[in-house]
Amino acid sequence: MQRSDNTSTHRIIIHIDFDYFFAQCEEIKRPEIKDKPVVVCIYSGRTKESGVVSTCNYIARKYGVKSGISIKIAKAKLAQVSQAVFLPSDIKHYSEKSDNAMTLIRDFLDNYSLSATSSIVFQPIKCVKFEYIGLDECFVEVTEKADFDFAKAKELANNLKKQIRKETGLTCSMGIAPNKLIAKIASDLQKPDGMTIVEPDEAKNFISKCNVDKIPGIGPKTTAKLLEMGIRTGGELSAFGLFRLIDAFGKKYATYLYKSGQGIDNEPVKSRGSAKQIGRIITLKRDISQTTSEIDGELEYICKSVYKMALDQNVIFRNIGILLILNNLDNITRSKSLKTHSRDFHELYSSVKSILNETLNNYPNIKVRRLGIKLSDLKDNEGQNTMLNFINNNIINTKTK
DNA sequence: GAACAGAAAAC
DNA sequence: CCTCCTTTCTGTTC
Repeated sequence: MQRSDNTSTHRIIIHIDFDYFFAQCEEIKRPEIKDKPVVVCIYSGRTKESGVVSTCNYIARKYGVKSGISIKIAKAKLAQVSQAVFLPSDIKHYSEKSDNAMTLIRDFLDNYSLSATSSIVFQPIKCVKFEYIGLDECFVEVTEKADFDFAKAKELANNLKKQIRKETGLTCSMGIAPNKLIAKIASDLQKPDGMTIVEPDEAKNFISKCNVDKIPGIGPKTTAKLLEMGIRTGGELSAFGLFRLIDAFGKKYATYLYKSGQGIDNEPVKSRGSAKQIGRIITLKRDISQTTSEIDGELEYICKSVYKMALDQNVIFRNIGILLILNNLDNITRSKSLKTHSRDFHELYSSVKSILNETLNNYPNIKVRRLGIKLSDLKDNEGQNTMLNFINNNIINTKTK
């Protein structure tokens, strides 16, 4: 598939997805739970058991436990299983584990030489592109590393998999394909510890048989809408025709859908830029309707927590917003821009308070269940004022015990 | 073109 | 009766 002028006719992209990540981290940390159902929970703090399942291992999945269901229901499903393990999520630990694995992936690829060529010239090609998606997920492009050859990419991927397993204990699932769209769908097909390869000439056929809800960017709403239009698969999606899709979805999204249905995706694997917004959301102990001193503590807590994130990432902010999730699960967002970028905690805190007050006054009848704040329009803090950061950080740390 | 709100998606 | 974090897009208004 390589042309004589040395330009490629295709890319080779691997999507790497660590299996049942949070729960697997816990299994590695304490091997004695490995053959029991393991459920990692996010406790909301509202009542003792309120919250949802974040991730669970495959043993727990056999009993119908899965991400997103309430802890209460998960416990009911595992009621007969005396050995079931419920753990609070330890994001810090998972982040470290993720960092290690991601670093390992980069290093491995930077130094990787195919056995066939390495004995002749040892010259690692530093041409691997890496894209971080989330704690448990990334893309890498290995087109040149694998010499445009999917068989070589498969060998590389298997070596990488072994290495990840050896160094971190983690298993992962991989999809190897000519673009990110198909690589991502493919990695999900054989789990856990699986590998699925879709070569360029299979791409169109592969996607034509996929259900539309497997396509990234198509969620529940769009799936339902497509179903009403009689579209269930990628093939039916592109057969529907670009123009009629535009009528239903607008030009931009329709074009994405139409191309996806044919397995076409030219998005490059690119390293992630800095965050565009940072935020935090909490569940209140009790629903509130008016501003009451009852939530002062919580308000201060999330403001500090988000402010600390800004300090950690060394950014200053101009836009400050709140998010209210009501007892009926409707959301309201309100935000305001400051005159200039700020790095001042009290400006943040008083802005949040005034936006919140104003909003609650405008909706006297709502019941707020969860409260979030976010900072956006972020800017790099130019590096200076490190001392001031230090002092601010200390204020935050000492105030929040 | 900026500012803001909301929807949708994915994690 | 149910978490949390972030991105991107769209529509509206000024």
